[in-house]
Amino acid sequence: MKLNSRSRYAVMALADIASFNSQNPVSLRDISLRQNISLVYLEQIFSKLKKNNIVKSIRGTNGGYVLTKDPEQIKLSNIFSAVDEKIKTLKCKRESKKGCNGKLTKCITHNLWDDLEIHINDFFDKKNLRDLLKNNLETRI
Amino acid sequence: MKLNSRSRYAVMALADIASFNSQNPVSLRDISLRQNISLVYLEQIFSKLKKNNIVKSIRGTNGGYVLTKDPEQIKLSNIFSAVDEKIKTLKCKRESKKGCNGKLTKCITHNLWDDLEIHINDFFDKKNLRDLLKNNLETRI
DNA sequence: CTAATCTTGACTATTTTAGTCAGGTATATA
DNA sequence: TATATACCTGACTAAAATAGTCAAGATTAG
Repeated sequence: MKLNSRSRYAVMALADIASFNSQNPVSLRDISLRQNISLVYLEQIFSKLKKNNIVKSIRGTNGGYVLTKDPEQIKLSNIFSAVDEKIKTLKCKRESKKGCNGKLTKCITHNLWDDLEIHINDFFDKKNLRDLLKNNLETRI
Repeated sequence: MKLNSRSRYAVMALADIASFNSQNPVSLRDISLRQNISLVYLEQIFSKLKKNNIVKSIRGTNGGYVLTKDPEQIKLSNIFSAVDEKIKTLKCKRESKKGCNGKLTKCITHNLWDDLEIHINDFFDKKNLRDLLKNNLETRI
């Protein structure tokens, strides 16, 4: 059970932008250097973040990305769903009240995974970008 | 972010055994049929469960596996660590107070992942095999 | 004009996952 | 004691996911 790097990088990069708290666009190149993430990989990730309206882009020299909203309005769950991180604990579908594993009933652990999923999603729904910055002021690069 | 099938199967299989609440060993063949899990895969999984002292085996005809403890003493976290499911949200090490991503400081999201990890581990530490059975009596196969 | 920057899509190496396969060993019971 | 039932082990593999790279553009500030 682990988060993929796309999600981690997305959060790191957005937190990086947010930490400047300015209207000026932040370039991926700068983020790449500061956070030690491959530039080309960042480009891929930001294309998704843009499609999902979490950032907007400014092209050309001195261009870069800016957040579309205040940091406290950007929930981690938004970020994750934007970069395709799926919080899925089940193979069987949640909606299907029965019928896991080709049987007619729910699999024995169905409710457990459901519980966990709700748990985790709650957690990420409550955390926003601003929370991250608050907690990391001292250790910030 | 998802659980692997080894973990799910391990929990399902152990819950299956626990549900009989008897001293008689339960054979993998039976579990395989009831839970619809490949027999050979179960063997692989149970070898790990045995090494970690969660089940013991009885060989020969009418053999099988029995739990080494009461279902309420078998926590899900025990099962997961036995089958190598790692609840890891970080690439960087928790112990290293600093030094993620080749930098001298912790990465900006370090504390967040730490939090989440603790969250999830808590959840699995509180749930035991008996809890599963309680919740699933009605939907049991 | 040109350098900095975003944009897009295809490609790829590596790792993980979810198993299978083949060949054992042990033991209850007929 | 033969045999069927079960556990036991290690190597193997196909498919998917992961974590990127590569190549070729399109925009725009200065």
